Amino acid sequence: MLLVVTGARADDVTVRTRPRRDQVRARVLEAARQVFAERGFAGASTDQVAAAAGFTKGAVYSNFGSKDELFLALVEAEAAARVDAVERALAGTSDLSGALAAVGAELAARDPAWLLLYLEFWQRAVRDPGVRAAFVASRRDLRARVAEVVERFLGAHPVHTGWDAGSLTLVLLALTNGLALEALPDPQAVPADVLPRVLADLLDSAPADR
Amino acid sequence: MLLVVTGARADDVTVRTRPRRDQVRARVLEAARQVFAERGFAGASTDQVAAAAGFTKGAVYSNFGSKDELFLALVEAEAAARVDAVERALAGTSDLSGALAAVGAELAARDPAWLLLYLEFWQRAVRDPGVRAAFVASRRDLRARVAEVVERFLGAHPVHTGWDAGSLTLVLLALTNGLALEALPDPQAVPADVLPRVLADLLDSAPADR
DNA sequence: CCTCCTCGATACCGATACGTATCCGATACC
DNA sequence: GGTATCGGATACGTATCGGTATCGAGGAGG
Repeated sequence: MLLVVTGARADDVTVRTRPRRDQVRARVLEAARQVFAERGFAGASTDQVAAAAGFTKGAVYSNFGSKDELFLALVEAEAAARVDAVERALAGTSDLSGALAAVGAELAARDPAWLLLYLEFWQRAVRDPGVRAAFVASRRDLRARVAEVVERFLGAHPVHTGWDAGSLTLVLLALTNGLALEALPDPQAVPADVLPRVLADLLDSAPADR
Repeated sequence: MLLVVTGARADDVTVRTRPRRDQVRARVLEAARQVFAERGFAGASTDQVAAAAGFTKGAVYSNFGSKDELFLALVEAEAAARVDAVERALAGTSDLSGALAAVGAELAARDPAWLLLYLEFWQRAVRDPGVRAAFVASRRDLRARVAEVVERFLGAHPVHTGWDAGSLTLVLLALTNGLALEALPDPQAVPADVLPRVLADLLDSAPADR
């Protein structure tokens, strides 16, 4: 059914009738991402995930030990992908508002399905102590990376604020998620300029030059 | 198994062997609140809800048409209870920081299970357009009630700010939820004074007397 | 005290879930 | 090119789900 061209050399046109194992795994993970976001973890079945990936349940259980194991693998892959995305978005920027907006956009709202999926992780972490440890570690890592960038900006730019980088990062993340929480079911409830206005206020909260 | 004393007068000690219908309904709702928060809507079964209430599934389906109907009845009851709680918390206060703190405390974090349950509602609203309408209406009502109180404070207190009551309410709600989202799996990640500090900054954002 | 009727308990059904045993075709190696 | 192995497809087993039909206890009215 699916034909994939492979081979050691680019002009080797050996016709494969079966995708490679790592490709199967990647496609199952991507399908799980979509299906879990769409229907929730408990509401989605492994059959649905397999079908969305173009396989059957056998392929899922050949690559993952259980539905939970699939979920945890998805968590790790997503966390890694998001950290990468944040760092990439912040790599080349050097102006404050642009960078903060880029981080905010990168951290939420960009993909509506993301918040659904993230909250699925979050719920599992709150309910299952085993999952919680991994979640908290990953979340702290994310906050630390963002805080590092914020710190750099606070040092490099002429803003005088009473806020330290860590607290500012926390507010940024919380506000982004909180606003997305209001906006996703009711988009017109959240004006686009609320987040930058709050940030502007916070960065002018101490004896400033302006 | 369960004995309840009833009667038209207080000293009527007729021994009932069966709770009244509205009592059954109330106990099922309370059980649903706990079980849905603990295991999620899809992860909880009607049998578990019934058992937690001290009944069997027959009692649930005798009082609610379906699992979805039970869920929606729970949503309405919770929303009404929360609106009442907010209004009660704000009824007698007249100082700004105290009232905002009271609202914030009332809106989240008070009951850890609440955020779980609220997000369950939220997920359903995002995924199901039918549920979304009711959710959005209830949420707008809550925002409007809080905004009314905020408005009253902005008029009565000597704070000069560039913020209107509606936007300020939105930020308050978003920040409260966003911070709770970080705090619930990792309590030490959120210092207690972050929320009041942000609010203080926002209320000093325009030409102020201080 | 007796009878009617409400309503929760019980038993059950079809659907569907996760997980597994087995099969068989493609791949890779000799 | 023959062959052993890998891995996804197929079929099934067992459990549990939401929902329903029926039963029978118990409360209220006469």
